[in-house]
Amino acid sequence: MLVAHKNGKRKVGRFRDAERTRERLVQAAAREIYRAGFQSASLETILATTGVTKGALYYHFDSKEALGYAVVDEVIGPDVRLAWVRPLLTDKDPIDALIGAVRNIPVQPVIVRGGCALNNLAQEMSPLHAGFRKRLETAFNAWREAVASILRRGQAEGSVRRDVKPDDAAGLLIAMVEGYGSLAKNAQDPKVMKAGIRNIVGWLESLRSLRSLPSRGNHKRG
Amino acid sequence: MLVAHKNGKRKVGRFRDAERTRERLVQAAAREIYRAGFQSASLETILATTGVTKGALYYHFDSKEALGYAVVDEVIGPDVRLAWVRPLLTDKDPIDALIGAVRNIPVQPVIVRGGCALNNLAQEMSPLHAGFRKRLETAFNAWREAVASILRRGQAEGSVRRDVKPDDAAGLLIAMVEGYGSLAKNAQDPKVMKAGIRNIVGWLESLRSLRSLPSRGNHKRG
DNA sequence: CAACTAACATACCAACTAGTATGTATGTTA
DNA sequence: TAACATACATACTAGTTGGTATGTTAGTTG
Repeated sequence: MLVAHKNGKRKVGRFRDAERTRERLVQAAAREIYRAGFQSASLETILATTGVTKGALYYHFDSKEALGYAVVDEVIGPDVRLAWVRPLLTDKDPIDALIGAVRNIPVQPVIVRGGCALNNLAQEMSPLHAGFRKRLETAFNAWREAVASILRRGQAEGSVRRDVKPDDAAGLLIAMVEGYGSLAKNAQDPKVMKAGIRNIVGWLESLRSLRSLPSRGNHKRG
Repeated sequence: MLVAHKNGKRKVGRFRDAERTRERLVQAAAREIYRAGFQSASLETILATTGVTKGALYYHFDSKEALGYAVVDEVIGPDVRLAWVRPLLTDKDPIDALIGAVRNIPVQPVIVRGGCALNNLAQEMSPLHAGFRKRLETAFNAWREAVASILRRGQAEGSVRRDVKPDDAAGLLIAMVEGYGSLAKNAQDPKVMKAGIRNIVGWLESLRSLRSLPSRGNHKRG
């Protein structure tokens, strides 16, 4: 009654907020999929960890697949944009910005051991399921385009070498990041990732134009 | 009777050769694990494709895990050595040898779409199962050591830049290879892998010492 | 020939899977 | 207040999973 049309929500219902239930399911599914992969992720586990019942789950999602799509669209995709797209929408020196993003790669043991959620799911599902593949490809493309775009700006401004092909370099950067992520995940050791970050940063430094090099001595660390 | 102690085999048995049955299981398991991952690989599928029965499977292997170990030790490990260790045990110029190995990465659609068997399994199992992780790490280490070793020789001979750290460069090479493999698998497109190979080759060229560059104009292709 | 073993084959099982059918409490709406 | 929709809860099912218990047969060995 009193709560009827409070706070813009159209949806009404029972005692608890339905949006919250859905969101909790998506978050729990993201964790379980991250842990075990999509195929091995158990709905029962997701329900047990959330306390949500199967009826509620299938009220919000048509299938396990639909829940997986929500994880990609609402968790993994946004996370990629947060780590690799937004930080590159900046006025800073392009190479500095890229180095910053690379240095921002998480190296906490629990994350290194679990790997990159985007890569994990892409590796598992791309050959098996076109729906997942396309959604994940969208995230990869946004990532690559963000990197390529800032490299193009660097070339226009003269701080990035002319012989660098932005699209190729962007792909190579992503390959390095995901590749080192794989090695570190296999080793289960943050040191591997830290060494990888140093090497990637070294490679990024090599993309600076010769003109831009002498004028700037204030790189955070070689 | 006649066949009693023919050809060094000690094991005897029924009408069919038991070693063959075991080998067929391992090969079929390798294919099924490559297709679906270890957790989702179905023993029933493996049995169906081989025509072997469950009794025979559990005569040769104690568990699904034991069958998986056999796949790593007898298929994936040897394949890595064949592609990345043996070709680098050569007298050829180190960078040329590495470029040759990179150019030898398979780019057939079916393989690009399926990805690297070593990486697939490592990604899936490393955080979940220490037994798999260690066995796969052995393969990665052999790979990295083979690359680092030939780079060290290159430095000793003067054809590889002094400032290259062989272990770091070897890790970076593997990260690039696996990273591009991941991107190509997600894209399900051999063109991505081919572009990756070109970029990796370009990076390898950059490892040549300045001394060695002018004297050699006979690289296969830039 | 008899005892024995390697190499299976068949039938079965408990646990778990995604998914469904049905019931129900709570709030809105006419 | 009666009809109705939302947002669940409970109980169930058919199928699949890895694994096991128990036969069976061909070939070796004494």
